[in-house]
Amino acid sequence: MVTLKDVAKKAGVAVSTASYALNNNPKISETTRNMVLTAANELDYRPNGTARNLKKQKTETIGLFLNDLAGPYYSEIIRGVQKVVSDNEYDLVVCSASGGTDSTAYKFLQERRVDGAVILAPKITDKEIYQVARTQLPVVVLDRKLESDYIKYVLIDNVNGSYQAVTHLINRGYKNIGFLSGPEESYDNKERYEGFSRALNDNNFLFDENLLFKGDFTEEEGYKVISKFLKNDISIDALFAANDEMAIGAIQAIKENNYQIPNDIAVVGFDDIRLSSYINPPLTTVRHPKYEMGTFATHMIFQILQGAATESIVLPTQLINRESS
Amino acid sequence: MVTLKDVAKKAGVAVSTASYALNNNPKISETTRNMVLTAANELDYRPNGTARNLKKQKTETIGLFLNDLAGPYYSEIIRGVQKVVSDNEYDLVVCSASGGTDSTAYKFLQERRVDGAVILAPKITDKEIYQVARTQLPVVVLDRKLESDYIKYVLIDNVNGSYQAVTHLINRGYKNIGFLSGPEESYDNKERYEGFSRALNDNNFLFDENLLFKGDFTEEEGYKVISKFLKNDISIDALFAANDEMAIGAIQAIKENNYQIPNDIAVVGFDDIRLSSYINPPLTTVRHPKYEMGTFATHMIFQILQGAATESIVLPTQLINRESS
DNA sequence: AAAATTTATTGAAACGTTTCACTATATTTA
DNA sequence: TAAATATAGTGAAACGTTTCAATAAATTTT
Repeated sequence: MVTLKDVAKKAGVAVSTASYALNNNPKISETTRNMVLTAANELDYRPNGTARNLKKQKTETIGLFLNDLAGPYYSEIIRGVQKVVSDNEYDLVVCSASGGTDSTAYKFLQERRVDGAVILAPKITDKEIYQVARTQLPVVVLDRKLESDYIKYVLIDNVNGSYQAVTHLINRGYKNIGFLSGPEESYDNKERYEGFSRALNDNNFLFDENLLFKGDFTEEEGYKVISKFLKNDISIDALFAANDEMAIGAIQAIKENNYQIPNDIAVVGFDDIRLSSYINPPLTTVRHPKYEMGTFATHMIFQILQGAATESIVLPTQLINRESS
Repeated sequence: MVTLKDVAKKAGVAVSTASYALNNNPKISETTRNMVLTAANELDYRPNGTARNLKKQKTETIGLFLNDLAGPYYSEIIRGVQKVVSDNEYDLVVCSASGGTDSTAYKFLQERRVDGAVILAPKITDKEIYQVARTQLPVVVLDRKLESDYIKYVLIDNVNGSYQAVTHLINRGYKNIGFLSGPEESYDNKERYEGFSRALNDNNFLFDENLLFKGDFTEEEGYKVISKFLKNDISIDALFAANDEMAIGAIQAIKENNYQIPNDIAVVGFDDIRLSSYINPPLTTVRHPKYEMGTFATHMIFQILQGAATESIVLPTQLINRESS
C-alpha cells in the first residue's frame, strides 16, 4: 500500500509538503508541486479516505437510512436526496436499517461514519435518533414527527390526503367504505386512518369496526385479507387502502371474486407508486411529492451543517383520479 | 465528543485497558471491565468507526455501486447482496456511480472506504476497475466480462436468453421481427443483439436493417421510437426489445396506434421486471435470477477476502410466456 | 547594509482507535 | 522458599492523513 510517506520520499520532500502539494495549497511552488505529482503518479498513489476523515473529523458523506433498500416506494426519494447531496459535492451512502441495533444504519450513525442522516426507517427508535443527533450529525426524519435543534422532519399531509380520498368516495355515492390498514404502530398508517375517520365523521357516517382490515403495507397481505373477507361477505362498496401496494393486492382479490371495479367495489390507494397507473383498472390514489421530500430533507441537513436555521415542513398531497373509483 | 481517553480517565485505567474491556478481551478482569463499562455508559461513549477502520486497516463494509440508485431493475440484486453481506456480519453501502471520476463510487473505491465491491455501473471504466482491485479490495462485476485475480464476474446468459425469445417468436409464425435496441455500447445490449441475430440466422431469416430501432433502455425512448415508426410503416409483426422498460413503452405506442397485441404485433422483452406481469397485455419476457446474481457476487467477494478460490459464472435465463406473444 | 517582510518548506502533533511488548502482582510448582 | 508461570494491566507505537508553528531562504523596505 503506497502512502503519502512513500510519495514524499520519492519526491524528496517532507510529508507535509507532499500533502500540501496534492491538495493544491498555494504555498507550494510550481516546481515542487510537479515533483510530488509525478511521484504520486509513478507510484500510483491513492489517498486513504479513512485517514483523511479521521484527521478532518468529517466524512463529507450523508447517509440515507431505509428500512428496506429495495422498496420501489423509495426510488424518487433517493433521487431527490442524491440530487442535493451531489450539488453540495458530498457523497451519499444508502444503508439498510433492518436488523435493529446491529444494522448498518445504526452502526454508521453511532460511529460517525456520516456527517448527516436522512432517516426513513421506523425500526430506528426515537430514542436512538435523539442520542446521535448533534451539530456534526444533523438528522432529518421522514417517517415521524420528531424535532429538536438538530432533528427536523419532512412529512406529507397524510391526514388531509386521506380525508380527501375518502370524501371523494363519499361524494361519488359510496356508502360502506372499508379501511385496509398498515401496521398499527406505523406513523403514516395512524395518520391515514385519522383522515379516514374524520372524513366519515364530517359526513355523519359511522364506521363499522368489521370493515377495518389489518394489513402490513404489502401487496400480498392486502390480497390475503381482502380475499378472505370476500369469501363470506360483501358488505362493502368501497375500500380505502393505506397504501398502493395493499390496494393492488386488494384489486387482485376483488377481480378474482368476480366483482367489478369500480361498479361493485371502488378502490383508492395512497402513495401513487409507479405500478398504480399501469394496473387494470388504473388506481385512484393520493400522490405526494416524493422527490421533493428527498430534496427538502437533504437541503435541511446542509442548512444545519452550515449553522443556518431551518424549519420542519409538511408537504401537500394530491388526489389522482383514475378508474378504480 | 467523548473518546476512549475520557472513558479511561473516568474509569481510572489506561486507554489500552479501556479498549480491551470494551472489546471483551479476556485479559481484563470482571471488575475493571465493569468499571469501564459504567464509565462508558455514563459518558455516553460511542466508538469512532473511522479511527477503528484506520487502525485495523479494514472497514468490514462492502460497496454496491450502481449507475442509478433508484432503478427498479436493481431491487432484487440489492436484496441478494444485502443478504450475504449481513450473513457475514459486514455492512453494505449502496452508492451511485453517476458523475464519473467524482462520483461517490469512484471515490469510495479509490479511497479504500470499502473492503469489497459489487459493480453494476457501466460508467466505471474497465481501466478504473483494474486499478483498484486487489487482495484487500476484491471486485465482482455484473455488467461486463472482466477478470483477473481479484476481479470476477457474474453474468446472465444474454445470448441464449434472447436466442430463445426470438426462436419462440419464429415458432409462433412471426415473420418480420424488429429489434428494439439499448445503447450500442452496452454489454448486455450487444449480447442480446447477438442472440437475436443468431436465432434469425439459424432459421434462415435475413434481417432487414430498417427494423433495427435504436433506444436507450428507457420506457420513454421505446415509446417514442416505435410511435414514430408506426406512423409511416407497419412492416413488422413482432418486436423483440432488449429490455422490458422499452418493451412497455413500445406496447403503449402500439396500442395507441390501434394495433392488437399479439395479433397484429407481438412483443417480447427482457429482464422480467415487476411491472411486466401487471401491464396489459402481460409481457412475454426473459427472466433472469437477479437475487442470485446478488448473492453469488457477494459470496465471491468474501471468498476472495478469505483467500479462497472462486470462479466467475454465467447464470441461465428462462423464457416467461405471457400474453403479448 | 541592516531590518522587515514574504515565500517555500519542514518537523511534529494530532485525529481516536488497536495491539504489541512489557511490567508488576498473584499464583502455582518444585 | 525460590523459581516458574499465569494473570491483569500499562505505555507507547502505529494506522495515514492534515495542519499548526517554526525555520530557512529569498525578497523587499528603510
